Amino acid sequence: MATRTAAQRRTDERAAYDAYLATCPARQLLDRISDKWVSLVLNALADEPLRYRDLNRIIAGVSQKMLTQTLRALERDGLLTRTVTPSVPVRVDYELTPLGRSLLPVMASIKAWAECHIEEVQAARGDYDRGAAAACE
Amino acid sequence: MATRTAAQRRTDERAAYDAYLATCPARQLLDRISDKWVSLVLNALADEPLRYRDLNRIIAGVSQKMLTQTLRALERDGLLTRTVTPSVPVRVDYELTPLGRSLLPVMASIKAWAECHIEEVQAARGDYDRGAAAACE
DNA sequence: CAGTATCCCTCATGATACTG
DNA sequence: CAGTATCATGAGGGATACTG
Repeated sequence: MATRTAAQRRTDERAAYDAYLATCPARQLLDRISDKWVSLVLNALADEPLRYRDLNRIIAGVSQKMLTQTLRALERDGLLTRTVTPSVPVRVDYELTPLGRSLLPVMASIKAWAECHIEEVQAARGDYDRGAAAACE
Repeated sequence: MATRTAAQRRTDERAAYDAYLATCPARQLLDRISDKWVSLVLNALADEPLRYRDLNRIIAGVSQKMLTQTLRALERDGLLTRTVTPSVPVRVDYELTPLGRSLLPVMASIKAWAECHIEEVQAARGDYDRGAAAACE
């Protein structure tokens, strides 16, 4: 087993994890990162570390609970670091790790796609609701 | 107002949609596509149209309800088409639209990222749960 | 400032049974 | 085959109040 090259090992690992399988850890990871708060937090941290209050301000509508919960999960998963500066008052900074940064392009793409294609989607919804089937006749 | 060029209008529209704003339609679209079933369905349809039962088989663990619900939402949003062949028994095929296909690279990236980085994430979780702070001392 | 703790409720999801 | 209908469960998430 130890005779496999790194490349071979990586190939094996790719095959070993299949997000289509409900029991696969990769599926659970997919579930976790397929979360609106995750994409918003990672996008917010794209350019620079941010303090808790900054994140709370940038991501409009997020509750303290969900923001804290999301940040803790991302910290545990190794996607960002949490740095406490014991001043008065306390200061806490969040910053992406290299692992988190590797996910950033994907998260940025999702957000960009949503912003760029919302009008097409809204038009499609209009057609659908007005009865696209009848119109095709 | 009508004197703006198409390019200007598009620029304005880009600025007008900001997924960070809770009230923005783009935010709601982001919420919708940030869904594990959406990413799995779109990935499954990447190469070819599929029948309902094929999707149900490929995406292990999805319930009839969630699969149908997800497919309907994606159809309404114009990301895929639903084609009924009135044979006996009925045959229904799902196929990505160009709009759905434009989202495909992103969805494929998410799934690939989860499968490729799950081990790093699991390692990070282990460190976190064992008390990474203590270990750094 | 940056949380934690608590209550509460809606909605998302799964399981099951039925149908054109 | 490809759904729809119904019920049951609990996790997601908001509001509020409190704390180091």
